[in-house]
Amino acid sequence: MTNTTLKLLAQQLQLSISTVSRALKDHPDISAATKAKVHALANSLDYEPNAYAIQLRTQSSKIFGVIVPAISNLFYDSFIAAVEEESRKNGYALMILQSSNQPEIELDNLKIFRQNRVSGVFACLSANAENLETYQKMTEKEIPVVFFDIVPKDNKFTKVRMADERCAIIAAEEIIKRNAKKVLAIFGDAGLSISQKRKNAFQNFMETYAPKVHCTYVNASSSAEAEALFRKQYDKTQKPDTVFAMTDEVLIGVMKAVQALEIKVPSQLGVIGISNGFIPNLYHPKISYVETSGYELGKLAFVQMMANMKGGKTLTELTVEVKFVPGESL
Amino acid sequence: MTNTTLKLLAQQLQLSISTVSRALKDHPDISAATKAKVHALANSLDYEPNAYAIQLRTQSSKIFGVIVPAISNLFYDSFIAAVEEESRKNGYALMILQSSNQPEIELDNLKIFRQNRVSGVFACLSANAENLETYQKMTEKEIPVVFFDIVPKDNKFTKVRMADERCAIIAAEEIIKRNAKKVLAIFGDAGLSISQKRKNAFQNFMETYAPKVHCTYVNASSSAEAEALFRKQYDKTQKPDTVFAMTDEVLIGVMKAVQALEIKVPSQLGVIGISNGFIPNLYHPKISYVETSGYELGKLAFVQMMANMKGGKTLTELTVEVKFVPGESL
DNA sequence: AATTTTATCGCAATCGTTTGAAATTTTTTT
DNA sequence: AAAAAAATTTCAAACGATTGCGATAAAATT
Repeated sequence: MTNTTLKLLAQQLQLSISTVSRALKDHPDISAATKAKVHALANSLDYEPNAYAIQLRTQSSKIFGVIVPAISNLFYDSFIAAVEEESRKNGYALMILQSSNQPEIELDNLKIFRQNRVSGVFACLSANAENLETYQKMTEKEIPVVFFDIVPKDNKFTKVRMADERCAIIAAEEIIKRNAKKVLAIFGDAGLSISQKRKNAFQNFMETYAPKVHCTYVNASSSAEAEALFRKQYDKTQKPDTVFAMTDEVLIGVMKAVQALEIKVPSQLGVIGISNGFIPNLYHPKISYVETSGYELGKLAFVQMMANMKGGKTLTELTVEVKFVPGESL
Repeated sequence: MTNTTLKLLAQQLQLSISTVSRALKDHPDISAATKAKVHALANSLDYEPNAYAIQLRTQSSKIFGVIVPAISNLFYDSFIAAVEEESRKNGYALMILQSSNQPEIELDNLKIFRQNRVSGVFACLSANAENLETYQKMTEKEIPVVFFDIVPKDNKFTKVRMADERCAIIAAEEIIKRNAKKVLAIFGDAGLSISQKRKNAFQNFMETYAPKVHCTYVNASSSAEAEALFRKQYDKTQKPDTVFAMTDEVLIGVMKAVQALEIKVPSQLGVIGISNGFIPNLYHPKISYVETSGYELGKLAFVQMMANMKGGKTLTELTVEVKFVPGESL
């Protein structure tokens, strides 16, 4: 079954290809009668314009590339969902690839994007990679790149991210409000800059505004590690009365221990996390958390992308607002 | 910054476009010396073949379309991850769109796929839609469609899905093994055929092999509803000793109630679910579940797609195996 | 030395669409 | 009725790559 083309329509209607093309897009040059005929035949023959031909001719694809470490991730998927939604509204489609945190795959994927001449790329750096050179080249070739979540330090790139420091500070505020005496703060992988930032902000705030509160700071790069760390700390005679989980991963680990040890929340232990809300609401009582919405971030990223495409370079770093969502765990 | 093209390379090297093209793909007609020169320049100029031109010329895109109700879904994201992985290995990229369970959006998305002349489509029907006509047209135009998870009844389509009945039966077997006396079985949305299937299979099995076990069957279309239903049942004097949760959503609701009521698992209540494993492992003790792997399904779907593309029509319905994963909740 | 092979390379059409400019037809103006 | 203006349609050149076939040059065969 061969596809319907402009040529075919033109032949059947005894018209030129250009007339058919213009008729299909309501060009004022074409008479109403002709337009009607063309549309009629196009419909009955299920004409679908060939996106490749268009893109080749117009040198602009209606496709954005998205690259994330993993699609199956509570945070990224809502980001992707938001970007997809906005893209669709604006006539764009999404090409989504995952790097699996492997630099080579990330490069492969970027190559695919370039070969498909995507109009722009939304990128979350893979943990290990430092291949900014490739991204640099893309922006030079007028392919805007909007980084999100895990972004390069270099500020010649456009980035959107959560207000990481604010997250940590809001959590610290709430902890202080609740009169915590002994806090266990568990952060993510020590290698990630986001962990550093949040830890510094948190620690700084606590030391400034509540110097008497005893805080223990640790890092966990997995759920299991977080669980083990928590158990170890909770084994001591001087048990923490409050625990702060920087990520969902950490929270999951903590809550496993909490359930296993049958610790009463919030009476024996206050719990607060940073999350998009899905995990905290899985438990009873609901865990209080500082909300970081991948969805909101996606919306923001899209706006940035559009701005980038129109008005030259907007080399800014935008952050999306965060807010405290009270549960019953603190 | 203009993109590097074959023409540009040809000009700079004083060669014809065809020679450059052939050199780049190691055509035997071209001398080693020429090949070397061409490759050298292509590298230094960051030549990337224009995918549109290739696809236009060769009439074949290296892109698959994927359409799901929502990307941010514990099940679909692992399916997508698997398909993406296989696609990348085979030189394909993925175009992913979500229907949000809205038929119009689903149609829009299919149009985008057609316009991009995707090589094939992986589709999960949106709950409400019955637009099989469009899918029918696609298969007629030689665009293979592989349905997954929520598939059409019509068996002229290629579909892969979980062994739904088997899931329910395995769960029933385990429940019987554990000598349950009173079972509360909570299924998903009554409108979905998958709920029907699982319910029928479960009920059938129980009545045949354990007629003395008292079973209560209910449907819940949300987490909150499942929680409410469970609480209501657990309020009775004759409490269930075992609960079966057909979906993660149901399980989440049940577990909220379990935590709130401080029910001891498994001593006071046995719990078993059907899941890909993420949610069941969030709790302590770990919930036992029948594993339905979106990942495995994705792999299977991909194999089917490739088969479909090569050897004409393979109108089969394949199911992926499921297995019981013991936790400590039953 | 003339002829045939073989190794290299170029020509030109093609994929389906867009678009400036020219050509044609129709309508309006003088 | 002739000329000018407006409306409608067509021509033809792109966009960037692929590929069958023909052309040229070098090597091998008589």
